[in-house]
Amino acid sequence: MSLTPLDRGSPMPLWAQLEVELRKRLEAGEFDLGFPTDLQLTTSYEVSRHTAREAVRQLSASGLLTRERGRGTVVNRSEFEQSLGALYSLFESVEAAGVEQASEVLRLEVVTDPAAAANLGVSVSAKLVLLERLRLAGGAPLAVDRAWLPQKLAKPLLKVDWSRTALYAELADMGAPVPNQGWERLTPVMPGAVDRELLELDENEAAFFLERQGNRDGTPVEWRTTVIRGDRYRFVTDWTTGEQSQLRPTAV
Amino acid sequence: MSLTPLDRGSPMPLWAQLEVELRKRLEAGEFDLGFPTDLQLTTSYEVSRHTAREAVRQLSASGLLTRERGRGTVVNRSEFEQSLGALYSLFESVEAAGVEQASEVLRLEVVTDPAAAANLGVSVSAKLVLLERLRLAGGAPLAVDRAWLPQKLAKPLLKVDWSRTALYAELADMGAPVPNQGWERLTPVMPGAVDRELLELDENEAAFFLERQGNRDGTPVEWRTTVIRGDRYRFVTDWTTGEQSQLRPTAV
DNA sequence: ATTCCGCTATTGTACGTACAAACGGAGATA
DNA sequence: TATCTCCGTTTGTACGTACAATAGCGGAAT
Repeated sequence: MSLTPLDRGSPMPLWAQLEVELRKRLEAGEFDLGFPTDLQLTTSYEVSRHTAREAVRQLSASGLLTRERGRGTVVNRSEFEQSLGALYSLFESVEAAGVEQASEVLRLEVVTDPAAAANLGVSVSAKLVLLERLRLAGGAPLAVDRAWLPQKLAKPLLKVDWSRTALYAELADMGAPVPNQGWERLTPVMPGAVDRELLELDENEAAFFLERQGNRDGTPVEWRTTVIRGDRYRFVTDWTTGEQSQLRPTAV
Repeated sequence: MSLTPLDRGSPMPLWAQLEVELRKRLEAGEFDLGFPTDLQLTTSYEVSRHTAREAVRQLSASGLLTRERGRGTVVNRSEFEQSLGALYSLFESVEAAGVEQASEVLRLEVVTDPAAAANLGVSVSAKLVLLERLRLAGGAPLAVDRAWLPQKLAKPLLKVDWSRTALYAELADMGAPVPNQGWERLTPVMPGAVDRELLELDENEAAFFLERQGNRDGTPVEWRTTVIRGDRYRFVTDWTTGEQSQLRPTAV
């Protein structure tokens, strides 16, 4: 075990060095069966408990760790979810609201799509797995979701039953790379005829259009577009309690 | 000066007691001409510097304070803005992006509006000040903004030049109550004919619809609706750097 | 077998000290 | 007058110590 020693001459604070060090080891999954205690950190890195705690404090402030008095420190496996913005996972938002939901798979096949490939940042002729789903909440249509993934990463996904599963959870379960970088963008749109029919929207009813591109350590993992009914799914910010802006479905 | 002493027998940590104490005094505006230094806190509250710093750390984590080495602690006057979600002020977002902007006042008058009154939570026959503005960024129309405020609060606003001023800043300047509670909601819409013309939108182009209701200590201050061009104003979340979801205008 | 007690491990709180780094103003200097 | 240097103030970092509070485990007592 070659612990990278901390550089006491560096202008970077010791605790900050320790933080990046621990963050690395966290992402490498070294602590999946247990995070070191304060005492272990002080001895293995030869810093004071104060310094070790400052590093750990930063990590737990980022949501990567949860500490509990008497119990110890547990690694937050949903590191990724935590670090994302409010728009993270449509599936999870709906689930969190307690609305019964399901997915109807419209397409699941290998395709070539120049537009999606460009957004993924891969060759325009690259083969992609396209997963197209109609999402239902409370029995009524909520969103149309289309995800393109590079074929080599997504091949095992072709056999999965998608009707009740979140994409990222499934990726994680089968060891496929889950995005830890990327961006997403939300715009209003007039849905096309196909989507309008799927979502059972009247003419002249607008919808949200959510685009997302996700990378894993720099390599593209998914490109996704989602058309969401605006009347049933709203972005609500309640700052009475000082809460963060949040995405949540309205009551049906 | 009767400093509320801290209760050392309480199960609540000393630093937490100190935090709420300082937060109270902050909101009362006691520190507008200077926040006490670590040393002053330790002596006046008779705690260690460690404890005082823990309290201050919490406050600055909430965005109420900004500390700087060598300089001291400054009160963040925009406490309100900080505590809000990402959608806070359209004006400020555009300004932050460095886009040249202006407002064209379409209406500024005293009205009665049952719908707005209901949303404000006041009598449906109450007189309200309606401020309707077309917001321009980079010379092109960006949004149509309509704000209703109770007449008694907003009377002096009738004389203000609104072409370049943010509503909240103006409220604060004249001592009128600035909201510290409320909620906002974002949905997609097909703009009506009037708004479509104002925003120079083609038919079938959707837009964001932002509603906001703001209170000051429980009493309603404003009800506001904003129709925003979706093609020029987008909600972008970039989590490459772990940044929060942010609202910012796209480059024109 | 079950309950209860107490021990240990671990994090939280709170105190202390010392020095480093950075800002800003006072005073010296050109 | 303008600029530079020095020094005090203030926050940041880092060390130390001690005890409290809590969770979980094992052993004792019923």
